[in-house]
Amino acid sequence: MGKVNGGRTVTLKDLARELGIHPSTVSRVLHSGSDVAKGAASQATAERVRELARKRGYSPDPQAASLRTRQTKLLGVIVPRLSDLVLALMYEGIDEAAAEMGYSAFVMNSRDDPEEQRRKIDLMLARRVDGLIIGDAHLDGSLLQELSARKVPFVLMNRRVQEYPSATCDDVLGGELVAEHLWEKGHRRVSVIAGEPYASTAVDRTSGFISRWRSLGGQISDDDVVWSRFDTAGGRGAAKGILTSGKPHPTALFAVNDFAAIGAMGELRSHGLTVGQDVAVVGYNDTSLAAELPIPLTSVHSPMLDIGRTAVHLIQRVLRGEQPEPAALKPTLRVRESSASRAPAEVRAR
Amino acid sequence: MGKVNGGRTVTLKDLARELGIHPSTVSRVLHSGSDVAKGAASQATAERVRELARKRGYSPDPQAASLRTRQTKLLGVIVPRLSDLVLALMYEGIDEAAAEMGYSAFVMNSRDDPEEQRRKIDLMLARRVDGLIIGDAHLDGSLLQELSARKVPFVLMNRRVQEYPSATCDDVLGGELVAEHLWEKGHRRVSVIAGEPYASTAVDRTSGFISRWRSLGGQISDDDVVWSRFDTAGGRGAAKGILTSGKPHPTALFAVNDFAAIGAMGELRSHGLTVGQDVAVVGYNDTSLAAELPIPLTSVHSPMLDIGRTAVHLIQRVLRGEQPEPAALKPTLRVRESSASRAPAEVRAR
DNA sequence: AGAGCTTACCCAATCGTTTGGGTAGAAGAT
DNA sequence: ATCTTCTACCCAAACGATTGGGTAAGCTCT
Repeated sequence: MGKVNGGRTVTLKDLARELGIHPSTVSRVLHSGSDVAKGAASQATAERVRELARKRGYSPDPQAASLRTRQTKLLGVIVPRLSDLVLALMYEGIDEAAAEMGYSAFVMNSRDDPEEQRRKIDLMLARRVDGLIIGDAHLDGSLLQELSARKVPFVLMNRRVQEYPSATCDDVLGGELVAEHLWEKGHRRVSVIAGEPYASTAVDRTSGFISRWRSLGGQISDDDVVWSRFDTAGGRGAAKGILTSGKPHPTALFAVNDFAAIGAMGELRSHGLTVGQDVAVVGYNDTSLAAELPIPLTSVHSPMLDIGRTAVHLIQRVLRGEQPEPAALKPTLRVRESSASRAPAEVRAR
Repeated sequence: MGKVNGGRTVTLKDLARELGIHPSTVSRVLHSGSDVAKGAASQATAERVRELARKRGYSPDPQAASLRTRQTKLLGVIVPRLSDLVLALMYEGIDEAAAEMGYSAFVMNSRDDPEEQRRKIDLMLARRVDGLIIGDAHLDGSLLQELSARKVPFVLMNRRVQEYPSATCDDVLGGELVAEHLWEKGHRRVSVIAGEPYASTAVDRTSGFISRWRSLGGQISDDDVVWSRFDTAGGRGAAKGILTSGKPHPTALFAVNDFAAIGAMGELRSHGLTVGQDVAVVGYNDTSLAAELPIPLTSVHSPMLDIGRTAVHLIQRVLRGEQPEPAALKPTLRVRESSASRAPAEVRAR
C-alpha cells in the first residue's frame, strides 16, 4: 500500500529537500512519464528522484494539483437510482474506464425527479467535477439545454435525447428483435409494457417493436401499449390492466425492462396463466436474474458495462472540445423458456 | 442552479474586492453559520456579504479549502459490487447521510478480491478521503489490521469483523427468526444455503439459525449446510447439491440471501418440486424482488438504507477520535407464500 | 484623562503543485 | 575569440480558502 497516512504525508518539497534540488524539478520529473520533459533534469537526477519517490511512497495531493491546474480529474455521474441493476452495471463500467484514465467518479441518485436532478448536478458542480455523465435524462426537460448554455461538459448515458452526445443501447433495434422473435413464434396478439414515456429507452424499445411488428404484417393498437414504472410493481400493475381489460388476453407480452417483466410474470401466474405456455414474456437488459428465474426469461441483452465505458470515452472527447456523435451499442436477443415455445394453437388457428 | 460555470468562477477575493473589504472577512462571514463568529464583522457587513455571495452565486472551491484545512470532506466506500442490490441500497443510505453532513462519497467495487480491495483502498487514500466505509470486509484478512496500524479512519458496513466499528444487520437474530418460523410451520428436515464463509453475514445468519434450531429441539448436521456464492447461480448450485445428495429432500430451505434463494427456487422447480408446497424457501434481505416474484418469497427484512446511514454516523465519530461500538440493526421476518403453509404431512407424521 | 475592553476589521502566511521564465556553465559553431 | 545553443537546473508566482495574530477607533469606567 502506498503512503503512510499516520505520520506526515510526503510532499514534493520533502523529496526536493532530501535530494538537494528544487521542488519544481522534482515535479517535472515525476510529472512527465518516462521522458525527461524539456530537459528538466539529467537522466541520473531523474532516476534518483523516481527512486526516492518510490521509497518514500510519495503520492501527489490531488487537491493541490487541481487547485493549480483547474482540473479535478473527477467525473460526476447521475442516475435515477443505483439500486437499479442496469445503472449499477453501467456504473461499474464507468468506474473501470475512469480509473484507467486517471479519473475518479462520483455517483448520485436523482430518483428521476427533476428537482433532485438539479440539486445533484449542483452538488457535483460545487465539487468541481470536470464533467458529468447523466444517466437520467428526460426527453422533455429543459435541464440539458441549460447545461449546454452554461457550457458544462456532459454526456448522456443509457437514455438519449436529441443529438446530445450519448452512450446507449440501440433500443430501436432491440425492440425490433423482439418483434421478429414473437412473430416467428406465431404470436399475433401482443401487448407491450412500455415503461416511462419520458425515457428514451422506453420510447425507443416500444417504437422499434411496433414499427417492426407492423412491417411484418402484425396488428397492434394504442390500447395494447401500457406505460408503467420500470420496476416489478409497475410491471405487475400493467399486466393486471392488460388481463382485466375485457379483451381476450394477449399470447405474448413484451416488457421493456426485466423487472417489469418479472412483475408481469407474477401477475400472469395469479391469473392462472403459465408463462411460456399460455403467454410468452420477453424482457429487456438481460439482467443476471433473467436466466436464473424459475421460468428463465427471454430478454434483450444490452452491453451495459460497455455503455458505461463508452460514456467515459465520450466525456473525455467532450472535455477535449470535440462534439462526439451519439453512440448506440448493439443488443442481442437471448431466447429462453419464457418465450421459447410456439404460440398457443387456438390463437394461431384464429 | 448555483454558479455560472461558463465565465469565470467567483472567488472569495472577487467578493471582497467588490465589497471593499478583506477576503478573510468574507471567509469568516460565510464560514460561520448565521452567528457572526468572534465578531468578525458587523451585522450590516455580514448581511451585505451574504447578499452578494448569493447574487453572484458564489460556491467555495472545495479543493482550495481542503488544501488548507487538511480535510477533503470525502468518504471512500468499498463494496464487493455495486450491482449487488443490497450494497447499492446501503450506498443510497450513505449518499444521503453524507450529503446531509456536507460530505461526498466515492464508491468502488472490489469484487471481494483481496488484491482489488487493496488497490481500491490505495486509490481512495490517494484521493485523500477523510475516511473509509468498508463493505467487503473478510473475516480472515489482515487488511483491517494494517489500516488500523496506519491509523486510517474506517468503519465496516454490512459485514462485521471482531470489534472493529461496524454498521450491520443483526444477522444472528435474523437467522434465529427464520429458525423459529420454520419450526413453527412444522418443518423438521431443513437445509441452509449458507453463502461465503469469509463473510460475517453468511456465518452469522447460519449460526443464528442453527443454534436456535437446536435449542428448539431440531436436528441439523454439517451436511445440511452448504456454502455457496451469494448470487442466483450459487443458490442454484447449492440447491442442486442438496437435492441430489441421495437423502430425502428437506422440506425447507433457508438461503442467507434473496438471490441465492431465487436460484434455489429455480432449481427446485427443475426437480418438479413446488416452492411453498413441497418445499418452503426463505431468503434474506427482503430485496424489492422478493415480494414480487411469481411465488412471493419469505425473507428477513434488513434495514439497508439505515445501515448505510449508520455507517456514515459511525465514521463521523471515528473522525472525531471516538471508538464507537459496532451497531447491529434489528431485522424482521416477512412471511410470504414461499413458506406460508404448513410442512408437508408425510414429514410431520414421520 | 487614562486604562481597559469591544468592535470590526486587516495582514500575511500557509496548504502542495504547477509552470512561465530565468541563468550559469559547458559545448559547439564560425 | 566570440557568439550561439544546449543542458540542467532554480525562482517565484500563482491557484482559492483559512486562520492566528494584529490594530485603530470608539466606548466604558473610575
